[in-house]
Amino acid sequence: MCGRMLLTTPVSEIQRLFGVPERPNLMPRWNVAPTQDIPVIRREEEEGLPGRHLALLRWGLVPPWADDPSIGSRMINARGESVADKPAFRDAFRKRRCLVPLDGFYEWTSVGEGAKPRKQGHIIRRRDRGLFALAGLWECWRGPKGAPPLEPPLESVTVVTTATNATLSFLHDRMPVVLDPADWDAWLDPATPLPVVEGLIRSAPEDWLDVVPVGPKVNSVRNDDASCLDPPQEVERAEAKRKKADDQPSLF
DNA sequence: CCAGACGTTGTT
DNA sequence: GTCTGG
DNA sequence: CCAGACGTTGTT
DNA sequence: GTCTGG
Repeated sequence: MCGRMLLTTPVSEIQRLFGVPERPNLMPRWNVAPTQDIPVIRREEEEGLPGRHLALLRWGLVPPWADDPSIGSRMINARGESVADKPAFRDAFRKRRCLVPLDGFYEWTSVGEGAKPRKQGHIIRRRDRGLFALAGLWECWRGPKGAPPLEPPLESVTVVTTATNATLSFLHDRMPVVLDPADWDAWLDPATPLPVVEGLIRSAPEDWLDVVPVGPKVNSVRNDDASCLDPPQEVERAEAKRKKADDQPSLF
């Protein structure tokens, strides 16, 4: 779950909503895939920079001890129930939490049986279609041990998951952790007591998000334009039919 | 002790 | 079937 | 997450 | 780097 994202809000709006000084050039994205760079909001006290900052990190966390960064493509999510203990995530959970801003994420269902089940995509967004933030963890990889340190190091990010909610349960039994804006500071602050942080890992209230089916374009990462949100053929046909019926002059 | 894994999802 | 790349 | 590759040798 | 399995 949560393996593809929508991020079309202009960077100026991200800058304003999260209160960051950076404003890199970000193209609108309808189909953000793992291994690609995504903007995150984080604290950078260790670099001596107070406050929140926006940085571009690779989606798919590469732990510092990795010999090969390709492990990141299997670390796109981190189970919230175990992030505090798992060697791959524990340090990041304690000291490197971040926000992942987005306009929506995609989930799929398998339709049909046998040899070729069809993949039916869905876009999950806020009901008001506004920007929101997922709970993320980030790490820094300086290359395989024994080799000279990579310059610059590879910074990467993963999205924390939790149990699904009533809105999304027909899609999956897991969902990403959607943070209430009131909790953004607590999630980002490395000084927040861990029990408090763990308390933020919970499924979203069911009235925050909704689900709309989309056509097959989003299935392929090669497609990254507004047509990824086009309705599937069935919905489009039903819509055309309804419209046609509406256009008919009333019989009465 | 050393060697080898270290992760998630979905599906069976 | 399983892994990798995007 | 899905799509697409999954291998070697030799030659260009 | 740290934990698990043998």
